[in-house]
Amino acid sequence: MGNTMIVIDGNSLIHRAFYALPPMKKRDGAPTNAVYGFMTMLFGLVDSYQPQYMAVAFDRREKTFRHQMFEEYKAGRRKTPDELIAQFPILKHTLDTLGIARLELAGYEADDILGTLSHQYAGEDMEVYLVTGDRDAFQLVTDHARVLMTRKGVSDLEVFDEAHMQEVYSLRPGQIVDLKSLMGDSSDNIPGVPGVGEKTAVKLLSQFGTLDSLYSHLDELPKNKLHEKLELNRELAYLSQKLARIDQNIPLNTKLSELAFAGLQDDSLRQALEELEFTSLLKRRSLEREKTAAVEEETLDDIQKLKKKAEEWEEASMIALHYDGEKLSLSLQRDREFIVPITLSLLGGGISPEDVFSCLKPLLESKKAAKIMHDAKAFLHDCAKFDISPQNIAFDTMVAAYVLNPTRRNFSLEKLKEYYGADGSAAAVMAIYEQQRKQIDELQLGRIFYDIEMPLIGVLFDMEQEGFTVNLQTLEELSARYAEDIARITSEIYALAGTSDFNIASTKHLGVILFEKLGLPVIKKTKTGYSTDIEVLEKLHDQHPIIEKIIEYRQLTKLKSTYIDGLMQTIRSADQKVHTTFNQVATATGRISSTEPNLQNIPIRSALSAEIRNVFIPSKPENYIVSADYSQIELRVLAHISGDAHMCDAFLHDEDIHTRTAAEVFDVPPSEVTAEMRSSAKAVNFGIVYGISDFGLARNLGIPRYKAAEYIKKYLEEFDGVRTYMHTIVEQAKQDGYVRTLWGRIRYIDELSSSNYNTRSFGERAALNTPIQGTAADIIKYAMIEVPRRFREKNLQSKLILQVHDELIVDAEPEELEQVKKILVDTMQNACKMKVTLKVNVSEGKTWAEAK
DNA sequence: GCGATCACG
DNA sequence: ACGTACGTGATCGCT
Repeated sequence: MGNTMIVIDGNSLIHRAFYALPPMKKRDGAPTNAVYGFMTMLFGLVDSYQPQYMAVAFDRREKTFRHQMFEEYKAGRRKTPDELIAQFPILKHTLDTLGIARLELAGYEADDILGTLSHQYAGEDMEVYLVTGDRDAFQLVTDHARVLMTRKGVSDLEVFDEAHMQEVYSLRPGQIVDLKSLMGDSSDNIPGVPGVGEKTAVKLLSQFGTLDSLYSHLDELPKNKLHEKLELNRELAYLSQKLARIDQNIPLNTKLSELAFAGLQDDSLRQALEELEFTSLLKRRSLEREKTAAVEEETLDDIQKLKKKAEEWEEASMIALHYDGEKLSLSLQRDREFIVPITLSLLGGGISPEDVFSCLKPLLESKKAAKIMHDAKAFLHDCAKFDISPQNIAFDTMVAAYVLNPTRRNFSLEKLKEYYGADGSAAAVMAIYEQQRKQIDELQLGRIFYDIEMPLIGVLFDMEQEGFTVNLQTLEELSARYAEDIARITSEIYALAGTSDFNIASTKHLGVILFEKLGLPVIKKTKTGYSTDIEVLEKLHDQHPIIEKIIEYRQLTKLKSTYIDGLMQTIRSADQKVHTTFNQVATATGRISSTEPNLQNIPIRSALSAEIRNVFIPSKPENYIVSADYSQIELRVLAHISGDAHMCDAFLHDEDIHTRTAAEVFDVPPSEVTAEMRSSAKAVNFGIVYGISDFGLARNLGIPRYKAAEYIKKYLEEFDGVRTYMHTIVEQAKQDGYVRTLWGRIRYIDELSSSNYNTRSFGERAALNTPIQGTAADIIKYAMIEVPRRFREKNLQSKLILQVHDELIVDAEPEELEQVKKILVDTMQNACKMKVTLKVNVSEGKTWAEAK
């Protein structure tokens, strides 16, 4: 009984489809035409051949690729558009979902994989079909291997066996390589014999059979121009032959079982098409979710009815809830929901918010029913107004969407409803939950989602609720004083400029004054004009006394507008505290962010910063601000992930890592490392974590590029494990399209497959940095969950109030101070077992400035 | 709404 | 040949 195997040239098909099909309407991050074309082609193939084995091959031949790009660039041809390149990771992900093997091998093209597989498996008991748009593949045709060539678009395939080739090209498969040797192929960078085109090449081959035979019988040809060209370009012809021949024996260690294909399963196909938002394909394959029984809706606008229902729901094991300010919606199953309209004015219908919330209080506070919600933290704030503290919040669809893909822009329920094809309100939350739960399992994101992000929601809520007390009076004094200072400097600047007819805060005006009126040299430009940033000003510092004043002006206005006046506006009058909002779904790496006010960028580096930090005080006069921060957490994470022996060694001996780095980079014993050397080494270490370049390091240190390159070279010689890590993580990321942290948090990096050098380089640096920054984020998040848990366990009243990426801030009761410090250090240090130890520094003070 | 700038890790 | 460190948010001026 014969089997069938289909092997598809992924690169060739995507290219074909992209250029053949009209562009699709752009959607947020969604694939466009090429993946669509690919999928329709795939369906056609599976339906007509019903293969038992299937694989899609991709190019992994960087040098050739770059070379081609360069050639195209020189020839002034358009570069491959980014939208095309962006389709590869999407396609790869879809293939994974569909259970179709995808193959790639560093150093080889998809062609070679097609060749090797057909060579390996085509035979009596296996018919192999090679799907491509590249006519090179004709050389692979045998009795049991056929080529399916795309024609007009991609879903229309022409089957080539030996007979059909003879019919169309009058050539045997074996002659294809020789054909290319003669005629060349510009798209593949095969030169061929200049002046010989397809017609001539076919004629020569039908006369002589092979290239070898042609050259050994060259004298049989009339001594004309053609003869001369062939004679002259013999070497080029043979080089072309080499280039045109597909390698059928590449070291592809794939077992036949890995290529097994069980057909398109409804479940995975539906998931794939939904992710792609290909609704028309869903429809065509009759895979639409049963939206037929659209969400059944029951309105509960009577308080007695609501009360009765709420009692029933208390017995449920799971309930989805959604509150949008106008109505509260509840659902036990994805096709049915209850809507409680909420009165916003005396005139409107519905039930007052007080009544609704008090009716639902027992349900919300019951530990029995697991609550499924979208943005649970916001709901916790709503409940807090009614003195309700919901329990057993088991799943947050907003946070789940973030964990599944942190680079999404929009996590609104509306967007998720579109994405998951869900309807209604709480019913939609329920439907989305059912799908996300599976996705989290499949992508092995359970640890991050259930053990970190879900418990973190309540911790962040508590921190937001608690707030950070600020000294309003001091802020007012600072505001007045800074206003005077700014006024003084403003007039000094006007005097030095010789005019007061410009706005110092306007970079446009300032540029005119500095570079036109005062004639200072232009250091760099922005898109819109002269750059006047701090880097430029520092370079101009010695050239004019106005520069120093501008730097001072900038600093003072920044501090005043953002950190004094800005902060003052966010103070809640009820408690004289600032209550930041933590955004749990903001960053690509897993960090949290802080807004209104942002308490994660309060000044600390400058001389004046202590004045600002002194404004932040404990909630009671007798309390302390305790700050505990990780020492070098990112470098320690790097040491662990890379396993670099020297770096691990340095940390295990608790050496100063920057001094150690300096000793290696500058080739001196650690005892002879100067402050300046250490500071340069510090910049090198930062650079390593960010994905270093000699240019970047040179700019940062203000040294020549060659010197920076030397530093990096010396660094990587000593820390060889880091070099290996940098290389392997990027390779891995390019294969997978994503990177993960130590605990499995995922980040897809589409930029890695870009044809644009800058875009791709950015992707490489992100691939390198994300596991480091993200692992550090995972670790401190774990500590954030554990610290308040231990406070509760010991019945402590001290409160965790802030996180600043590698630092936790606690408002501590005086009698709990020592316990608090101990819990902080112990929890943070032991949050993650690694090859190196984590180190934590802790200190306290009567203000945030003193806790250092 | 966006670019430039600058505050933080 | 290409331009360059990773991750954020707030404020200002300007279109």
